[in-house]
Amino acid sequence: MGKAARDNSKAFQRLRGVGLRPTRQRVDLASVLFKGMDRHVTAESLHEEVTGLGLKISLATIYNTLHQFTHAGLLRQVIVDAARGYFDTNTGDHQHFFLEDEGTLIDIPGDEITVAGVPVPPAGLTVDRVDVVVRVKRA
Amino acid sequence: MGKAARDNSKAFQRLRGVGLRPTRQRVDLASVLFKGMDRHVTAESLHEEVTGLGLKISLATIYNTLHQFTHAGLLRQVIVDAARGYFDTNTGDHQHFFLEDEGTLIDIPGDEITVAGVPVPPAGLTVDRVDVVVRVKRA
DNA sequence: CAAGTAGTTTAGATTAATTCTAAACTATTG
DNA sequence: CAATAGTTTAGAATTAATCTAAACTACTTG
Repeated sequence: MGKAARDNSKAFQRLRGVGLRPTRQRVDLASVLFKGMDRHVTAESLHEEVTGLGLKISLATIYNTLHQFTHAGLLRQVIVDAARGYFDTNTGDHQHFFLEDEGTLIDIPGDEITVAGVPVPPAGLTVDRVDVVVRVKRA
Repeated sequence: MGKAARDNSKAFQRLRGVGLRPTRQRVDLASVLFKGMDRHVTAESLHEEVTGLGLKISLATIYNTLHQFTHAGLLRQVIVDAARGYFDTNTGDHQHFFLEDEGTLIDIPGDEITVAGVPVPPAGLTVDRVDVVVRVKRA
């Protein structure tokens, strides 16, 4: 097994799989994002995190990469806050609690929640996605 | 009767009713916003609209007023776009179609759509609101 | 109804998130 | 291993939104 160094081969393969050139930055970001459980990040939070890990990646690249990952289907963007973009490593069918006081997201499994009665969209349009945001506050 | 001038008394009363001092700007904005059917505006779109009507209201005041109206329950803010805040004159129970290509909102009556199975929020938190956004695209 | 005052408006500066630019860099190809 | 097409980045630019503090006005009081 050699070094205790981070094993980036998974991230490398994942990038190859979606046709993204596995650059050092992208591999590092993918490693951090997809290592453990699902998570929600903002560009800023991710930048702080990787910077704290000693990785050098510019904020512009973080923004670029988050969008590229999203287009590639590796991430999903969650719109809950007018002031800040969140990205979710969970791209499956699910919804969110949004803790307005803290700016935190919590996943709600897609099979727990159901949206019924969505009307037929106006002519010429198709449903792209149905997003449910349960906004919660301190009681 | 008398002049054909805009009748602002409704707007005036509405502002009084929610405890907002009926200044010229607020009366003008309320008149424009609540005159006809329900509508969705952004600060910029509303600013352009009133400017086009020959009313002089600064953008800062538009922002202030939209928020004041929202706090007073006259408007509701809709979060669908990470880059732009929308305000809705319909404050009742309803949801939205969001036409991603055009940045347009269309109301979905609250009694047509149902969200079932919202889990109990984490301890210490209560549900403030459940928002459903049906994102639609050109077919 | 004059004048005080508390609440409002505003131009312009400021902030914050994000995107753009174009020059330097690097993974891949031939 | 050189060519090149795609990538990264610092820093400037953009955009929505907020802040500031000075000018203004609706409402109250004497």
